Amino acid sequence: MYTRDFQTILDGYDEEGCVEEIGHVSEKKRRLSVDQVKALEKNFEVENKLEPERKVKLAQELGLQPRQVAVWFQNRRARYKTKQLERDYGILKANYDALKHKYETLQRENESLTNEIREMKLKLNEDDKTDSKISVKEEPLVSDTEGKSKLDEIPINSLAKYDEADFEFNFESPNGNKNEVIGSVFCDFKDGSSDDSDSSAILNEDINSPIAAISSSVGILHNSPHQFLEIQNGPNSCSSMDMNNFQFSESKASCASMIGDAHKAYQLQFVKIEEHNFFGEESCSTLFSDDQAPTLHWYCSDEWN
DNA sequence: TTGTGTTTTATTGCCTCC
DNA sequence: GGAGGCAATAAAACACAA
Repeated sequence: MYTRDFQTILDGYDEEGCVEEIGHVSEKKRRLSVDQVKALEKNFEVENKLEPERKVKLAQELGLQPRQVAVWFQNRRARYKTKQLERDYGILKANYDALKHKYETLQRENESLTNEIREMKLKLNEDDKTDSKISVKEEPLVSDTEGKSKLDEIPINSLAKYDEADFEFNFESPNGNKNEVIGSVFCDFKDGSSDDSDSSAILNEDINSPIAAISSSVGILHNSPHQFLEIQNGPNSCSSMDMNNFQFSESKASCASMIGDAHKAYQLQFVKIEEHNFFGEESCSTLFSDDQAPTLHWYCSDEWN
């Protein structure tokens, strides 16, 4: 590298005024003219790197030293890089801001739903306390000794599905998606032969026969001290009764009282029970009546009545 | 006019490639 | 080892408000 003075002498600045005469070096740093800059910009757009031949040619055309052209390209590349970084940063920041906004929206939504669940649980606990005052002699359906709410006690893996007997009932979500499991029943039943000390059972774990399954469901429907399930009467209740297949797919029993008002839309659907003719000609609406005791007394323990 | 911030031109030192 | 690129920096030129 040359010193500035020596470089200036070597460059031999022209009419732009850097070297006014040999031996008298101007200390002034001259800016390039507008036309020179325009020409350089044009060349830079074509190719931002400068081959030696092009450098010399351009320098001759613009009346500059090759070194000046090289320096200009060098600085121009640096400016371009800075601008490019700023653009990239702007894009990334915009993306980040959009994602952040979305995240915050979801977080607020999440908090709102969490609060809603908390309120519903509180309400459910209050309802339970009221119920327990009214029905004095009834056993607790779910162990509530630790003060947990019913929702806490409902095990996810107790989906009311009884595969072996082709018996299943599901909670159908409001959007009608039958594959979406939104809840399950923790069953309290007594089949008359079971040990009284262990009166609760999870349907898909503890029931060994379709008959037990049915009796279990009836037990839930009629004997739940917590009104764990409430089956509707009326036209929607067991509107389709094929006793040979026990096809309950059209009957939808409301679980309104189970998990509070917000869950009223969740409905219990008896999908199918095949190959078992348990009920003869008996009406399903009678079976699931709130007012009447179950007529399937031959499946029910005395405590159910 | 002057102080200050920005832009442009140029230098320096280091690195890579051939 | 020389040429050329790049990052960092110096310094002149420029813009502009007070």
